[in-house]
Amino acid sequence: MSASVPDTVRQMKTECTFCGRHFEVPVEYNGGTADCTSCGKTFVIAPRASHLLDGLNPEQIDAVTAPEGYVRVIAGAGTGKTRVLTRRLAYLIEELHIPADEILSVTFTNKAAREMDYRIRHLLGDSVRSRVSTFHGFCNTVLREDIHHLFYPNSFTIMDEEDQKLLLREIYAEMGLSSRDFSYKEVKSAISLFKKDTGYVADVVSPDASALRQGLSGEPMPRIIGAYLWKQRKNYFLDYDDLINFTLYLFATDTGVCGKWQDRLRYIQVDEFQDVNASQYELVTLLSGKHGNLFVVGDPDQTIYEWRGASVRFFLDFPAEKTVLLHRNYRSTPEILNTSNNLISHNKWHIENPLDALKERGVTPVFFSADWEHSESDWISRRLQEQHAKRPYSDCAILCRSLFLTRKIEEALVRKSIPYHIYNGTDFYKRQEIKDALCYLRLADGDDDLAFLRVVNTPRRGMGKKRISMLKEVAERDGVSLFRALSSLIGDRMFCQCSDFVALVERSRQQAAAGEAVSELLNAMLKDSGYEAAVMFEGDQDRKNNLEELKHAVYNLEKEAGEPVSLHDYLAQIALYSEREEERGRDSVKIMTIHAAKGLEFPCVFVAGLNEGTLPNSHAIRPEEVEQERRVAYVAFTRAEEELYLSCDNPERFNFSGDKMELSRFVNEIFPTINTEERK
DNA sequence: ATTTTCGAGATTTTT
DNA sequence: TCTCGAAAAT
Repeated sequence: MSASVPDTVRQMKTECTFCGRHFEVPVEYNGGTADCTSCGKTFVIAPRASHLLDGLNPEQIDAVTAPEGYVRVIAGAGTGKTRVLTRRLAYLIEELHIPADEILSVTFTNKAAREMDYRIRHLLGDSVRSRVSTFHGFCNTVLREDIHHLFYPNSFTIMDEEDQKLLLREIYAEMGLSSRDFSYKEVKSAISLFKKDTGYVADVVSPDASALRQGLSGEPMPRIIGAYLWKQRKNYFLDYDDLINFTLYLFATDTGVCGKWQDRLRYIQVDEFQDVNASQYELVTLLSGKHGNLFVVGDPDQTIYEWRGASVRFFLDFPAEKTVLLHRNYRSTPEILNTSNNLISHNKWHIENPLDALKERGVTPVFFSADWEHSESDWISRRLQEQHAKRPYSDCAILCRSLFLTRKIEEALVRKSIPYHIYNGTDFYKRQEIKDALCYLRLADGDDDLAFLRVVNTPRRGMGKKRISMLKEVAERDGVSLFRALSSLIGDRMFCQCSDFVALVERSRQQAAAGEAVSELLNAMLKDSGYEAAVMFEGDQDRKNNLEELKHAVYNLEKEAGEPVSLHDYLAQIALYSEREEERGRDSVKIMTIHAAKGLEFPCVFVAGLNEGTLPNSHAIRPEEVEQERRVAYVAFTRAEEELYLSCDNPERFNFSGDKMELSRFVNEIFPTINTEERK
């Protein structure tokens, strides 16, 4: 492909060393000389921003300084991908003088976004405000500003999975169905499929939304979907799929809004591009449609999210004007890389990009197979104790294909009293008590039926199924929210237990409107509702701590912001913001799934459960699925810096579905490159 | 209205 | 084997 890249002359700032006058000169002059137009003397252009390219290898520099346009960086594991992204961002800001807020960096996780933000501040100083965001976070920003163009309020509510379930449960009740007829999982995937294939957004945002009710009738499943959409629409709920779909629809139908964002974001860079799905791809191409600056980084061999709609083809078919290959691996020893390269080369579908090891020789990966007498988890814990002699436990990680596999390992570690921490993804804002607390706040912010349903009977206020359904009827009849309905019925003896609750919410709403601090509000609501007392009574220390932590988090946020944060803004942010989990467990072994370990690295890595049916997973045995499983294993192996330990459960055993847990084919594929440990 | 019991079903997970 | 959700029992 010979697409000619417009070779814009890039300018950099410099100043005359004699008279101090400021200039812009072409970047190529960096370190050379120039004649001052003011005093006429020849001065040396101080090499600027050389630190931006410090310690980078030629390919990395090539990527960082790549010209504008469509650039693709194929970066193998451990080749400094994140580094390139950060430096590129710094390069754009420092060298090309692009205002930081005209560059959008997209990541997949909040964690990665925070990491990126931290790094760029470290490089350029705290004052730099660059836009680093997840796909969903960015869409949220867009919609909070512009969704009113679709006749939706900017104060829409984001539903998480639990909210979705509540909604479905409600629909089941109305339609007289039970989860036996249709499992939630089934319905959820039907809904997301429906949302993927149709222009449903147009129906949802049309002023009367009548199409929703008429168009979907007859068969139960379409009716469920229709009811779901209708409920969403009625309450202005968006789920995570909607966030991106609405943004796409908005951009497609309103050229003004689309143009505004295109103008605003002159440069876009995307990390982990091998994991984008169709809508995400559409979003970034649309956004970069005007300025045409799209810089994507990824590794086809680390595509492990195909099951949720990702496709590498967007990365492979990327219309790149320039492609840079990174293959110098800084992370792992040659032995570990040898094993990893060996494994991945068994994929038919694979781009030749073997990693070059830069590290010194180390130790050969060790493999252990459990039997009836010697369990896998015992072997791992023995090896861990051995490791502890030379490094802290926190340098070790145990990676599993599935979360439930961690339980057995956990038991063994407890027995040997090895400190550990399981990263199970249930982050702070997903915990029950946190969600309950936030629902109280949501209720103070405005009528929110989901929040209402969640907290109206926690703590118990005698609101069971029957009274709730009565309430729903009244609400439906009068066309008001559940809370309104309840407050109008408060004289009724049946609902008298709730009078305090209603009073509390009313009072809180007034306080919120009067600009009361969120922390005060939260404190008061938790106390007066009796929620805190209920948690205390149940005596679960963890939950108490979590509540305290939430209060602290709110308080800190207010202190940091320096100005009062409105309840509304706070809630709008919170749904997409999940707090750090890192500080936990200082000197403890990290246990996590392979998927969760992506993007991380550890000196010493244990990969457990190398059995057929586990890795590769029994749900993924079609040839192309096995290739993905192989990539999962590849990701696991390449997390290791110095030592890699592989193990499998007793291959003679049978799992719960009656299959023999034979040795994983992946072990056979890498046999020449590993040492097998004898059982003793 | 809440607690107990029984049976089906069973990755990976971000937002 | 374990966990979750809905029917049955209190």
